[in-house]
Amino acid sequence: MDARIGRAAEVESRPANNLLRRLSQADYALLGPHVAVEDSAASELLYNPGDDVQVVHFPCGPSLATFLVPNEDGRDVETILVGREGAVGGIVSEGFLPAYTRICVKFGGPFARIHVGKLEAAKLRSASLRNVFARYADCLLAQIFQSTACNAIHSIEQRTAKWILAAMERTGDENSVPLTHEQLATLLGVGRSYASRVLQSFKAEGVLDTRRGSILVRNRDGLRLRACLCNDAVKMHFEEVLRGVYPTEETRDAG
Amino acid sequence: MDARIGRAAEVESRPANNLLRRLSQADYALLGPHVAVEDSAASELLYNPGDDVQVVHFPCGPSLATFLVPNEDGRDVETILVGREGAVGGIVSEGFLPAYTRICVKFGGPFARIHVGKLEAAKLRSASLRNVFARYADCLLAQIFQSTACNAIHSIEQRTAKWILAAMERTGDENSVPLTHEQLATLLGVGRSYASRVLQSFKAEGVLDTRRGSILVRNRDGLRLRACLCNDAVKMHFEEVLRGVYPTEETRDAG
DNA sequence: TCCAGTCTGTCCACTTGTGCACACAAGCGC
DNA sequence: GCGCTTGTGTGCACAAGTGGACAGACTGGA
Repeated sequence: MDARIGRAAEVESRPANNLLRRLSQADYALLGPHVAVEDSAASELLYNPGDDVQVVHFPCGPSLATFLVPNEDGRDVETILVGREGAVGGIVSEGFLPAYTRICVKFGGPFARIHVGKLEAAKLRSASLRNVFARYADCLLAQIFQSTACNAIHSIEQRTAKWILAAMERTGDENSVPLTHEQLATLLGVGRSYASRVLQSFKAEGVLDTRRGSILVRNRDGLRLRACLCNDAVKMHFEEVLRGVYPTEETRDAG
Repeated sequence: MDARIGRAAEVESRPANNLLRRLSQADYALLGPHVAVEDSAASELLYNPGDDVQVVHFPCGPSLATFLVPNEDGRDVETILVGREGAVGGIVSEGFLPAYTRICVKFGGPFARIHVGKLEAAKLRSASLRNVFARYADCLLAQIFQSTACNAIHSIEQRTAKWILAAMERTGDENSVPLTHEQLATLLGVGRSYASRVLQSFKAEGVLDTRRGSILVRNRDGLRLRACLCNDAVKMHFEEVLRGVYPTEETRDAG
């Protein structure tokens, strides 16, 4: 049998997570036996602040996780999205530490999970595996840095457009995002009425349409035009550091 | 000779960086021979985006580094401060990757430096050394997460107060911060005239005084009252994860 | 000691975003 | 097909922050 076909078949059997799929066959062999895929529903909390981090969660397919920072008001602030391009839990800390943020399932679906101890053990046995995760940790960091800057200087309008595009890139849904105005407002950290107004202005310009509980994108390029460039900056870093992991049409279709 | 005195003498001879001082004698012995301390002046750039990360810089004493995210306008946005509690360069990525942010010396002074390859080699030889750096990486991440949330929801007034307090904590200067209004405005990502106005209002309330090129703090508790709680949240995480590294009166006096 | 360059305080018109209120629309269970 | 709950569109008064302008005040260097 052709070795390349063998590898392709092997890759196909992996969970639909680009980070896991990027691993060499040998590296994945170290993790595979310990990976379990299970669904989580939207709003499920993977971690709360202070929780002992013991499991790494890899969003598969259209699943999406988000990091929430608790606030003195009790209102959590959403920071970054993680989809099939990455993983959450112990990526930087290497686990066994109290979580700083809350981690929440934003869009439900399958997650591949592995105990952080198993992952760390595998990292000690393979320099290339260690390298892939260090590279992803760097990309995660880049994402948060960009988000900090974005929150400091970009308008709600730009950030709204950015968020919708980022969510669509990760889920693979080409024209809709399941989100109420209230949820959108909360995740941007703004008032609901203003979020409605921004959507209304996009609607008036023919960029999108609104349905009860979801946003339908009519003109993706129009949306891109109205978004800040933060997504692109992060995507470029992913490409430079972990080519092929950031979700695009091709990498999504494979899943 | 009393072993404890011996160790104390050993610790005293290390650079005035709390992260390095926290290491066990055995762990520091792995790094010490490769550490060089050298001064950097304010505004010196340690990294630019895209630079190959090869050196880890540990601010010592009153030195302060900051991460800047470039922006489409050419205006950089300042994100987080790193002082004697930490280090910059390859902490998360483990080096040999292109830098995502610019890293700039905010307040000049001594920095201990080590080649990232030497540090990584030492981490492979010592689990406890690896653990300290993983813990610090987690704290750094917490800092950025908090900063993202802070930029999303806190007022300029709160962030101004927060920034001044954070800078003072790290430098050890009890009542002044060398900063022009212009610089303060830039680092907050706001207009200069508004920054002046905020300082003016603090001045009117007796919290601080302004001098050409520096801010004199008159009432630190008043400033704390006007700041958001972001610093404290991060400090608590440091205490939980890396007790004694975050600068306080005691840990500063030792240096 | 004076000049030039920088920093500071303040004014103003304007945009962005807040927070509350209220009417109406959509969807779900029954 | 009726209500109830939740989500949406919009009006309004207000607060926060922008960006340009300009006069005056420091400060270092010639």
